[in-house]
Amino acid sequence: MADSTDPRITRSREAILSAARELLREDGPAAVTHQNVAKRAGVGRATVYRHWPQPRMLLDDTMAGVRMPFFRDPVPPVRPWLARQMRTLADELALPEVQAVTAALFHGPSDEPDATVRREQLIATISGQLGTALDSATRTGELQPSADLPDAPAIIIGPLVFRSMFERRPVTDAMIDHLLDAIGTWTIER
Amino acid sequence: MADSTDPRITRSREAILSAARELLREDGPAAVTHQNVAKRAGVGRATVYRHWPQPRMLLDDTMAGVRMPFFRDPVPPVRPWLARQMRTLADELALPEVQAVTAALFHGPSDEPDATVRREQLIATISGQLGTALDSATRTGELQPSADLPDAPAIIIGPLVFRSMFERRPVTDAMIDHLLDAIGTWTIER
DNA sequence: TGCTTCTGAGTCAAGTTGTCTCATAAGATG
DNA sequence: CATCTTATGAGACAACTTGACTCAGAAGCA
Repeated sequence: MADSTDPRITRSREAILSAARELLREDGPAAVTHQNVAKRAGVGRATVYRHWPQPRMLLDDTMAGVRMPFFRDPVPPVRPWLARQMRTLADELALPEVQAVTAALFHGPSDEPDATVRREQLIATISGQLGTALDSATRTGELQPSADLPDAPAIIIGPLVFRSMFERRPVTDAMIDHLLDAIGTWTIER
Repeated sequence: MADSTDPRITRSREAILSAARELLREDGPAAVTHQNVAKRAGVGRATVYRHWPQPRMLLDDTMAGVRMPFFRDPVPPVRPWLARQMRTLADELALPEVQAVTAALFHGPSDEPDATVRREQLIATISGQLGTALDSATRTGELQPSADLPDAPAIIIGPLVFRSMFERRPVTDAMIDHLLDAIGTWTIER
């Protein structure tokens, strides 16, 4: 954790995390064990234990290494920005890695508090950014909301998740446009 | 499997399945092992093996025991029927048991073909029923769709799943109404 | 009552998990 | 280039899990 510059450490950590990510993607969170990871990474089992004494930490760092899509840096005009974010989100949700982490995130209620915290943080981030953007769009008159704004994340993101994770089909641009219209009326940008 | 009337068999099977369901709900699919289930059911470990030689079968029968919400028996007028179905779905998605099965369903890509098949069947059932209902509503003029009908399941169900599984907040009736309006214009029923 | 069959307890080999030790080699330091 | 430091891989180890088996006894059936 403390920034060691020893290249041996870096090398091991990277090999291990990369192997763990492969396992997570291919066989789910349960497959991310010290033994599996060590074998796949071509590394001694003890080395994995040295860096991550608890299996949970290993899984956490593995998931943290997968970049989850947020809605970043809202920029007016809001509608095109939001459409871009939704396209990005949809594209990333198609990646097996992101799907694996998403599935792991809302695993179970008592599946360790860590996962719960991580899920809540991700949701809070997404909802926060989205809320800020939609509020600002409403204030500037760009959007006349027809739905409760707190419902907007579910209305906009829910279908993308459903399409990617359940139906396993691609999200079309037309669907994104349609979802945007579902939260209210947008005034044309000059 | 063959209908044995021996009450000992029935008693064991029920105790085992009930314990397995508890474990699935509390600690996820990985916790449904012969050992855990036997201990929780107050049953010999060998007995669990006798009835379910493979752990996978045990998990499958456990998940099959949890009634998953479908959209059953479309009845005109479609809109109120659909609203009722969505309310039921939302309520059931709030149950930890249903959440556990839902999460287990779309676990990983190569997490055994069984889970994939089960997920695809559930989706096919839901989409099929929904599609039939919306088609009929369109034909009778009750609905003028504004979205691609194949997108309707995602638009309608996605937000309910997102709200329940990610945000872990209740689905309001207002949100259901709003989602119904998102797929098109409904003519007023006499 | 006697016969059948399911059950729980127990044993066993094989594999996994977490911990520890130690010779070695890779990297840092002079 | 020589020497010290430290991460590594291999292996040993006890504790535990998994799946398969045996067997006396209890529960159900006739």
